[in-house]
Amino acid sequence: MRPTTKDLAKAAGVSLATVDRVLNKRSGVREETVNAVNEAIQKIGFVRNQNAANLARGRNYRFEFLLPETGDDFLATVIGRIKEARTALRLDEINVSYRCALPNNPHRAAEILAGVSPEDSDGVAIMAPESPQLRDATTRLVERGVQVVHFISGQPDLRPVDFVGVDNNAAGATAGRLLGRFLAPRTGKIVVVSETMNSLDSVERRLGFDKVLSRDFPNLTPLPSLETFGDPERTSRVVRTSYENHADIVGAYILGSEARLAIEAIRKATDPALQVIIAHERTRYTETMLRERVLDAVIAQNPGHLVRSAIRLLKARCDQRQPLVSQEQIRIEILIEDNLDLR
Amino acid sequence: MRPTTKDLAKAAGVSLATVDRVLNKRSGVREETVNAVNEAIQKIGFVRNQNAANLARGRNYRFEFLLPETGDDFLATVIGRIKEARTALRLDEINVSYRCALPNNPHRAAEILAGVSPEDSDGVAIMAPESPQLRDATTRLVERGVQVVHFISGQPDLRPVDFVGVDNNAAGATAGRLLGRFLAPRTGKIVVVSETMNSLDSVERRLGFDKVLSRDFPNLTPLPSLETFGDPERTSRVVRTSYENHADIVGAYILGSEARLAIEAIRKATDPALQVIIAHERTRYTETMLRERVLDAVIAQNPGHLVRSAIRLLKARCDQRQPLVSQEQIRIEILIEDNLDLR
DNA sequence: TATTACTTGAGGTACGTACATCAGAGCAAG
DNA sequence: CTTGCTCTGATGTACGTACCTCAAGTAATA
Repeated sequence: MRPTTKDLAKAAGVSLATVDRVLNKRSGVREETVNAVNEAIQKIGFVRNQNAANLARGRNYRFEFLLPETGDDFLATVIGRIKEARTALRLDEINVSYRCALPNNPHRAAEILAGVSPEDSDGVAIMAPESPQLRDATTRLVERGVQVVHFISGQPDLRPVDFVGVDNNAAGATAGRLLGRFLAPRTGKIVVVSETMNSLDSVERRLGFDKVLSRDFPNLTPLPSLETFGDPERTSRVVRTSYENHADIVGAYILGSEARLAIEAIRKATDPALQVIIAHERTRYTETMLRERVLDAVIAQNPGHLVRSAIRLLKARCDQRQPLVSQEQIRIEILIEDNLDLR
Repeated sequence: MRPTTKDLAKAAGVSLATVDRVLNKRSGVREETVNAVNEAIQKIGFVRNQNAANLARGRNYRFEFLLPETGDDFLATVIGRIKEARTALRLDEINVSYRCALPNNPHRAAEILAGVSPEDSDGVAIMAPESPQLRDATTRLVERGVQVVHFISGQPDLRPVDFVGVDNNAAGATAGRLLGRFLAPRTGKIVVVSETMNSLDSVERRLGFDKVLSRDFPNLTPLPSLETFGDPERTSRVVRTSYENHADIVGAYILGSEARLAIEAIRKATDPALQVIIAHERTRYTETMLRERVLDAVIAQNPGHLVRSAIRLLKARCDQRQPLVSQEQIRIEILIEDNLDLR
């Protein structure tokens, strides 16, 4: 059997009350005694039964996803998974909620974060582009005792806050290699379309993409990134101009998580069957495009996994437990028409 | 707050004792009263607090993985993940164990299953090729009150036993399409190597592979499957003979989860850099081969996910809960050198 | 020495559920 | 009316932990 607090009390030679004081960091215990208890914890391998503790405490976890104010199909999918997790986890006394509240403006986004208090939330998952303002706001949030993970976009290596998402550099490299291999041995230019290049995510993808192309596929020349800014007409125009100016465009890489605008512009400008086109994120739209062979591959991250991983990390932090690292690594998925359907 | 058994008693107009009798299916309650309680459960949306119940009952779950007697690198990886899950889940009173016990012979494997009793195990995950003997043994296991899932290999649509693994037909199709696209526009023959074609898994992969090639890549002709039977010399010989007999072999598809023998044979017979080679399952060996560009892609299923999914399904069955379907779908992963490293 | 502060132990109640025991109600058969 | 049976309620203990109160101990200070 697993040792209980009683066993611990016996092993440490103190009473249950003292064990309780130490475990829950209450005051009024000599340092010496604290050490004795901690040593006993090591010695007998005591681990608190979190379920029993939560039961006694009547605890429930409140986790909130702070998402961008406006979003695309991918965000909608993420929200769907959040709702799913919400219903599934209610039985475990975990309340999951979300708010599409974060504006693009980093100052105003930071203000939203400033409004989050440990009274309302045990932890938040923040989906927002990296910025100094957000970084500061995050630090203050953590100081106030709210657990934080950065979600999908943001700074990967900003400890002690965890990052849930993929390495965008590697994602871009993956896209680059597939494009190169699908196109070989053809020669030509590659259109690169992004919603905006103002986000670190896009920049990193582009860097990874370019690196692979320049090193391993010198026959392919990526053009400067076209930005859509979410505007259909602008997108149509810049994409058409590109195809008009370069007769030897053989493929396209769509950087952002909103592929629709770019793809529709490309379809208007040229015959997609003669191009190799790669986009990011699985949505109903990209699925359809894969099936219709407009898209040749989609580089994706699993939204359900992202959501559950964020929640597990937040809970692990609340419980002061180590998460199972291998479970929380988000994979860069490659989707083609044949591995789209799940059993 | 979630309704408790007390709330349920009040709502049903009975005592706590009666509620307990109904919930735990004890005898001595009029059918009428049972119905009244069940209606109240629906009405107030009562769901048993499984943690509290387990605490009171002193319950712990015992799940066992029944694996093949002998195995390859992939099986070793799976075992590693089982051990990982074992340590992680001990805190949740879930005891995970494994036994490399199932021989190839279906009769003897069935005997092993016959030896599993609900006294020792709450649930087992069985990794064994589909056979009538095993199917019967599984049915009897379930009747004895042991939860069962089929693990990685076996029959996908054999209800009410769950299957944890990928659709091998789709996995083969995925391999076929990648091979075809990586090779385009070349023309030639494809070597197909398998450990044995006696397993349904291999057959299904081959079917999916052939279907894609014949429909979408008529320029590529897959050769009849070569079987290694785990014998290095035999493998060397048959592969070399293939390459000698067919000057126009441009690629290879390695069906099984043990790629080493086939790859080494191919390296001896020809220059792998001029071939497109696709194999299954991520192991340290296939990772290395991807990095060295001997392999062009690996079709894989995530062993950690497989293991955890099997455990979650078994636990859900024990608790008579519905699992979260979207979480338990095992994806067909495509690995290339760029999406190999995880953050 | 008396007073005070700090440390510790002993014991209780609670969380939501399981499980056991006993008492009483209702009812039918003798 | 008694006996025996079935159904139900009341009550208690337990699981492992949290949190509270009170008493008693020790040591330092006035």
